[in-house]
Amino acid sequence: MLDNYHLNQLAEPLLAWFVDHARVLPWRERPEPYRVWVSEIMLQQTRVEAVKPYYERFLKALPDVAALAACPEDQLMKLWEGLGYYNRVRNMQKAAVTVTEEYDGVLPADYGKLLELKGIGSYTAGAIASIAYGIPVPAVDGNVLRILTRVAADDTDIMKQSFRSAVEAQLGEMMRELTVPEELRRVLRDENVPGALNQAMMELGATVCVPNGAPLCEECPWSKMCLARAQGRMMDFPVKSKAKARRIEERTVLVIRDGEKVAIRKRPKKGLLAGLYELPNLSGALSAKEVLSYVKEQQFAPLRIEKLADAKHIFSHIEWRMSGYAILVEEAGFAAEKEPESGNGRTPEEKADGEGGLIFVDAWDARERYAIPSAFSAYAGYLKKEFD
DNA sequence: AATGCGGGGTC
DNA sequence: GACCCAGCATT
Repeated sequence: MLDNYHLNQLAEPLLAWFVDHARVLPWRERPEPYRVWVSEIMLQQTRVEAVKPYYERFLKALPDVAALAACPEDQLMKLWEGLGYYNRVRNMQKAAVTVTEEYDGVLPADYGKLLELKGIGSYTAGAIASIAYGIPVPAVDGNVLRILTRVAADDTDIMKQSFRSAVEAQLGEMMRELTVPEELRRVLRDENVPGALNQAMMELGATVCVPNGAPLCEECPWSKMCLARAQGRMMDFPVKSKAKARRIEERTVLVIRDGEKVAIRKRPKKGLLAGLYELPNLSGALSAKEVLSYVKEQQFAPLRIEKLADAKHIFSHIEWRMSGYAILVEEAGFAAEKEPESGNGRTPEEKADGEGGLIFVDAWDARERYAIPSAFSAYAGYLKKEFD
């Protein structure tokens, strides 16, 4: 794709632009390996603005690899709550254990070794290697694919894995051969050319050659050599095959309350929203009668049932259409674990873990301590709200 | 090569 | 509504 370009021709104006236009971002202040790692995992399929409020909080709670490796699961999920793609943080923790055991707690300064770590693919390995260690390897993300297909007016489908690999190979070779004038190199942070170049490409994609709407070509350091612009076809690139349509699922969400306690449960270890907590919910749009039948099956004595508003939640591949019921149940010493502190000393989390059973928790505690995904936000308000 | 995996923003 | 986002793991 870039056959007609020398990287110097692209890199010099881009780096010069980046020196003046780089956003001030928390993870850019001190590009240490662990800080870069955390930022890159958070930024996967997630916008900068969405990551900001999470980043400092996460770093403060888990300031180094050892702290991440040792963090209890529920606290980890709570720190990630709302960011989505929860396997990202599970895999990062697995990798932290590996880094602790095999690399003495320091991320390896080696692209291939980074790539072997859980949750680190070619993009993230390239980002860490280049930004934290100055290694000349590319970090090809959606931004990079967009700006390069536009500047070269390349109509290859960027969803094809083979294209991404080809771009990585081509960019990698060019980066290894790249030379940057001394005066330009000196003004880059740590004189790190590979790190600056990768970040500059992403910055250009995020702020100028934007993904939605028309690109701001007047501000672009590549405008004079951009083939898409020359052809007036900026919006024709990148070419991207359509994603499969999402399926629709009907669900019935229950707010089962007993005085000040509410029933939640832990989701399975694998699959959608793995390991997070949720309000009990069932497949289908159930009637009040069917809900009462379920509640009784769970060994509760329902006193009152109230229909709640419908709600919708859109995942990338599923749409939940939810109907809700609030059920007041009689206090009883049987059924779900009502008294976490009593009994054999296991916490409700341990009892819930893997068993899929309901646990009764203090209604206020529920949102404070348990990671509950935003799919349930329409009903999370009922965790605190009283029945008239 | 295709699919599962979140949540929020923009147009 | 549709599209997109500093992707990766699994099959």
